[in-house]
Amino acid sequence: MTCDITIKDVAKQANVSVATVSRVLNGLDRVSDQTRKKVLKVVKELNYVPNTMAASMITKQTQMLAVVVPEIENPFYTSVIKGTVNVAKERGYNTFVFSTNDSESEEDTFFESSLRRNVDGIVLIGAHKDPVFYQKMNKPVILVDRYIDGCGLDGVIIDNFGGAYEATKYLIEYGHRDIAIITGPQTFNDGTERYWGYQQALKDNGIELVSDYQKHGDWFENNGYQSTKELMKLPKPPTAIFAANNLICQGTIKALRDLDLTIGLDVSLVGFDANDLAEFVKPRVSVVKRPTYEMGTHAAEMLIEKLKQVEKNESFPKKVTLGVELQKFGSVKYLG
Amino acid sequence: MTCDITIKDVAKQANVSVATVSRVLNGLDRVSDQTRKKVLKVVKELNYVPNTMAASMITKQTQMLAVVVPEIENPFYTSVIKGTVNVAKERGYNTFVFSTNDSESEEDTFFESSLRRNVDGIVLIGAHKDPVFYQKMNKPVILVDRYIDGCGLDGVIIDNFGGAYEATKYLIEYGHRDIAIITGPQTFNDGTERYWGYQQALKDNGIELVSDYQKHGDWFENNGYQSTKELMKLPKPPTAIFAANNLICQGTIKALRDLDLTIGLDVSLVGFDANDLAEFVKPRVSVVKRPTYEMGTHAAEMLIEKLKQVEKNESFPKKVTLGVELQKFGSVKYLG
DNA sequence: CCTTTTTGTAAAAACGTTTACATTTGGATT
DNA sequence: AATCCAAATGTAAACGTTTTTACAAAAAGG
Repeated sequence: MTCDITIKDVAKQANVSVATVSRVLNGLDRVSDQTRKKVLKVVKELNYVPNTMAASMITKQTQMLAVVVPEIENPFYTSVIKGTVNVAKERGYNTFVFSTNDSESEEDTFFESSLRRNVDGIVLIGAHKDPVFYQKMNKPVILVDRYIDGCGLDGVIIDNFGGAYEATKYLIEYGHRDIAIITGPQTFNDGTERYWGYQQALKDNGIELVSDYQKHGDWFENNGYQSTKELMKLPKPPTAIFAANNLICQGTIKALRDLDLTIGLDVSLVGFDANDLAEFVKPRVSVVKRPTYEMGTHAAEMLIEKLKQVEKNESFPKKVTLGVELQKFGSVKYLG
Repeated sequence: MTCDITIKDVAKQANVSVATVSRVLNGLDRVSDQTRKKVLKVVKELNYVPNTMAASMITKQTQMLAVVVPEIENPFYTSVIKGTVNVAKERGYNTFVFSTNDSESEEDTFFESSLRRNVDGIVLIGAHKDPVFYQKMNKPVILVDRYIDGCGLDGVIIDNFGGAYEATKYLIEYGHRDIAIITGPQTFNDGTERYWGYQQALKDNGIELVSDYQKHGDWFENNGYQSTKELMKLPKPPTAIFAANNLICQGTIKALRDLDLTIGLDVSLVGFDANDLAEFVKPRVSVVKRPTYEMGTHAAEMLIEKLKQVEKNESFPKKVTLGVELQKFGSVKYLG
């Protein structure tokens, strides 16, 4: 188990040329059975482990991927990472994991190091907002979750609009009119589409938008917590809240608990994306569930597929939208 | 932002030799200010990005680390990963993240690929049990959380014994005698030391061990859930439970909720390691908190420090034990 | 003004592979 | 037995760097 043994040592020991050893190991060219066995025996004896880097210099392929997420401690991203890493492993790729803290400059430093390292491709949940940034990508990239229109890249996203629309419609069907939304910044499609879905559902049912009921903050728990408290302090508080991501939903659940308000009784709640608390509290909180792991696997598969296409047949960008599922539990009160 | 520009292109464009360009970029040898500026200008103009791999072939350093964990979706491990990755990034290293599913064979395949890729060092939460496996490591390795005695490697662990002892003592001081433990396998020090701590605290206080009160399963939530239900079904159920990791604790909380038992009233509970549910429920669950992020940073720092020591001055293995903190909340009833 | 030292730069050899091309081998066909 | 062809193997040039060696030019010292 040492790595200071090179292909030359194997060649010498086996009385063949390095080319032959290489051929045996990569199995591309024909080698006689006799020499194959002889070489493999020596490889085993010496515990020879090929140096991937040296090979990469020739082949121009590193068999390395990168997956870039805003925050490695958010379970949603971890799930995407796991999906990507697993598929990559299956296909013989190793994966770098980067966490950008949703900062453009940290993402920039990542891109430089991924360039230096010649990663073959990137699964990216990007921090950059400008399509121009994405246009000048010189490597295969699959965007996940966030998609920048006009960037020219492939992407795997989910049906944010549909999920939010269904969630809101569900509240309306249960008789709610005063429906609040707590959501993140309107920077990316995740924010905008969920907000649109909410808006559209209200419009389609003839419910007027109330600006006090719309809380646009960040995507973190504290936004959910504070916004919920503010909402419930209003002269006429909403009867239902749509929490537009996992952390916000957790914040809302905590705030309602601290306000001594019972979910599904005093206030109705629907979340977006699964989370520990939503599953724990009684009644369990209804959520729009999205296929997080599958987003990761799908992206990895698309990426590796793309790598195989020798020709860069500049096809049109492919955007895959995965469906979501509204899971109904007891957190929504029927107002009749 | 292309990577097909090599040091030769820069050299040609700047009318210097490749050696000079290399010297400018690495800043080791002396270069006149004039040529330095000239070269840097061309570097910028051409958007030259050095190829790390080619450099690695010479320097024998890849500036790549690996961090290996059993399960990337467990928040404890994610926190360790984050610590390691952040320190690595600061020091100019990129980090591979591997998840082994706690399987020895998956760990083996990882080791081979890390060998092929010539990672400089490894932060490892290992799946292997046999010290012999660790003894034949040919790369700098820092073990985290789990430490195999006699493996000859450096490690960063926490005070499992002390934490478990304190937790149990705390329960005893509050008047409890019938104290159960739900813990994982006794394969590694994490399991054994926590169990010993529990045992010792009982012994030191003259409390006899009851085998029915000791649940040894795996480290997952379902073990906590099922074991709790079994415990509470006993003719004489325990008055207090020590849940020996984060997931088990979550399982216990859920089981008690489903059994309609109130924490801190019907049953007392202390957990090991923070978790969402312990922080959420009222009363909040007391836990032994461990410095997860710091375990990652500390390990990375030790590793990088080790890499700097040119001489492999085969010193004795260094085992660092980080302290834990018992955080007391309302989950333990005072029995007087 | 000549010698010695310092400074800046270039040339070339490595690093461990892959691969295009060249050569050898051996069996089949004349 | 001579010839040919395919299969098997060897040779050597790449890949993009770093680093050692060498050498010229400039600076310093007598």
